[in-house]
Amino acid sequence: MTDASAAAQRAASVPVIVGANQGPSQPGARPDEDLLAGLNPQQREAVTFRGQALLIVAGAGSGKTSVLTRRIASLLRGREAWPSQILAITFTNKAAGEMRERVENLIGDSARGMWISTFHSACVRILRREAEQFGFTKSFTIYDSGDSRALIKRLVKEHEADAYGLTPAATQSRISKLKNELSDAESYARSANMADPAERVFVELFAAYQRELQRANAFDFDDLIGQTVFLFRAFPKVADVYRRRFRHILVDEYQDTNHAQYALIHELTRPIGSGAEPHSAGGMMIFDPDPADDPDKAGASLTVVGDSDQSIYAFRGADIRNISEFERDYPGAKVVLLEQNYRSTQNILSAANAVISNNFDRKDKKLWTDVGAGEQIVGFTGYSQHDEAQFVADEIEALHRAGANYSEVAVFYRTNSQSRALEEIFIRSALPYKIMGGTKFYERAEIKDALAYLVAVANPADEMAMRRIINRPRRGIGDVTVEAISRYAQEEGITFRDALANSSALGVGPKIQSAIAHLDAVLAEASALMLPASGELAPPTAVAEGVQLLLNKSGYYDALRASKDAQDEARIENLDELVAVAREFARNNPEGTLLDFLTEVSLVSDADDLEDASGSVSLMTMHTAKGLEYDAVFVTGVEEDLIPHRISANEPGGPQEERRLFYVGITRARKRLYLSLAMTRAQFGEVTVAMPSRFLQEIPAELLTWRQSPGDVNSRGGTQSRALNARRQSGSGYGGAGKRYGDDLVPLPRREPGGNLERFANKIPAKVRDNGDMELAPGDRIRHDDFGEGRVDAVTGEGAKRVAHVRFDTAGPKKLLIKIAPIEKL
DNA sequence: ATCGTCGATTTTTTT
DNA sequence: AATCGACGAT
Repeated sequence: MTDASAAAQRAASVPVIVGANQGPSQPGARPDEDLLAGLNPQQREAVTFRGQALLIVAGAGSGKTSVLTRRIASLLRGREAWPSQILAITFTNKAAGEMRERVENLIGDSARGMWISTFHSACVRILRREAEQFGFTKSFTIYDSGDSRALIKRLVKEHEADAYGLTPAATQSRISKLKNELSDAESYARSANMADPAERVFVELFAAYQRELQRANAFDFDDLIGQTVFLFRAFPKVADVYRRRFRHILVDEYQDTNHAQYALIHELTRPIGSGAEPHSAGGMMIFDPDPADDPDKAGASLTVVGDSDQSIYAFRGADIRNISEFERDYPGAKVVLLEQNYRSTQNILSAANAVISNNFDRKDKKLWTDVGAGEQIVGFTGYSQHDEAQFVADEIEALHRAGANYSEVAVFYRTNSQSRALEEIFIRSALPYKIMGGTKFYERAEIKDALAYLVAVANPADEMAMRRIINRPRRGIGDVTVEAISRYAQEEGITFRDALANSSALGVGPKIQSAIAHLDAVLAEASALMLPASGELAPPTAVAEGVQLLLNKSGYYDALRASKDAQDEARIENLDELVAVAREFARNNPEGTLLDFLTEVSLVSDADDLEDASGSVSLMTMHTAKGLEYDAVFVTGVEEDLIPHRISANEPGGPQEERRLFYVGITRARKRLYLSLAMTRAQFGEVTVAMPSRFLQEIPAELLTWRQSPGDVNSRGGTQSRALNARRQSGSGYGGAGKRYGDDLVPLPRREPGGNLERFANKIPAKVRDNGDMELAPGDRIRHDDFGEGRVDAVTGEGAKRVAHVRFDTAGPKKLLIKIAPIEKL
């Protein structure tokens, strides 16, 4: 959905607040008094301040979205700005949609015409308009990371670069990092050590990649930003158009901007005319008078909102300095601090504060609230990830029975793969849930195929798309033929797409020739349908019909229908879904073109269209959770190697960023927070023993109640549990009083056979109890080191994950992981 | 050119 | 556990 149509749609159903369309402000009267209702002094300041630059340091839950929307509303209400003069940048499309809706709630329809979008969407709009300035056409394709990886993979192979340790993944990430720094192959080559052959090959790859993008008339995600900056710098006149237009620029989540995004904002906020080249006259350089002195040419006013404690995207180039050095970049900037939290209970905030305070080199900031302590944080340790998931499911059911709505509950995890176990248990428990993000609809192979067909129509220069579809469904066109076509196209100086029209000139067999000719005809027919001659307007349904035409006449549908593979049935359903999406798009955007549709599906992630998670529990990664809030939050997998993730644990700044991520997770909770972990976790088909996360011990013990502590589960005997309990009762964190463990230590004590209590290093202990393949059956009597004797009720699970359900004579029913539980058969 | 099998490799997070 | 790529058989 485009911004405009979304706006129109919502405007219809949104009540307009009284006072929205009053005339121009009268002197002395505040036109925006109602906008300030319920705000604290700092928030008011953030709404009403007027000046060139404003930094709002907004702690989690401090009402920053409210402040931002009211600030926009007050600019519009006071006639200080037309909607078209406002550019608001958010992190996700969903956030953009919400912001637009909230502004409209405040001032009604007059909000139309604002640009509220992500960096990427805004840049696409600019680039589509200006692409012809620098060697692209407006019908350029947007390559997502999968597309660019496919291209890089091909190039790596062609250059035999893997011999130099340049894997596709590594190459892609290096190129991306460089682009985020606005570096290109040429400038990188200047600073690189070209004596190193690996470096030379990399530079070559980088250059080749960029050449291919240009040839395909395509931008990758990073280019969308980087090339816009390039455009502004190379064509100051173009930049001035946008500088003149956007007088008020607001950027949310500023702590997660990378250098390219920073530069883009910088370009946009420069004084109008400032990019003009100094001209020389008679051998003397003449500089125009500083435009900043001219009020008509002053740069746009800039408002940024952020919280460096919530910076969690350094891995993709976010530069925390953008926010920490804002005052240096924009001298005279006003800084407003929002520390009062309106979201969570004090217990949750105290835990969050305690955790984040372990990050050094941060400005101390303490969230506070006046809503009271609230519930204790609940901890739980499962035997396995399934056990953990069961706890989560049971607890959610309990909350639900107590009156909670499922949609007010969320479950977070560090990695997408963790959602599996949760899903399995949720399905079994008949818990309604929805996974946000995760495996994306638009990343499914059949959807990518269908989109590639559309791209082939929209942007014939895109050889990647052509290569993708040329033998899908199978038409007997293999590598040899593809290369023949490619070579022919290069020789003739035409596109791959156009080469299809000359199938007889390729020197391939008649069967293949006719296959090529057929594909060519299908594409041509689709073009006629979706891209009518200039001046005419394609019917709104053209895209939906076009997809169907392509899938039908290309034989794609037929091939799936003929297949015996059960999965192919699901694929057909997915494709039907895509057609439905196209129809929906047409409804919302009667004038939407094929390009608009492709742009939307390239930039809108699944996490964005989470509209009606109503009635469902939300499952998502902690990254996805940023900016959201729920009454009850379950943070799962609070284990070493997960949070902090093992990969970042050894990277500079890694543990700190992971801590911020954990902090983000915690601060999403309004009333109830659950932290859970499992003692064992299966990965790569192997069961490994997991350790409690180092971050757990940073939470003061008095805030946390364990339903089942790590000691209860892991212990090799009662002494340890008691030791742990004793520590906890002593009151200062179960990491131990006054003693700080280094980041490389985990606080669980362990009793050695000799009887010494000692901490062990952050590694899986060399000796975990291993009962091997001890066989247990219902009815067997066993003895547990801690719980005494009991009788086995049932055994579930398989292999290393077998769990015994035991009813102990004194300790009651327990679930034990047979492989590692301190038990013996009697 | 296509299909099947084996073995390698994987999982960090996302616009 | 599951997916992907390489290789060999048809």
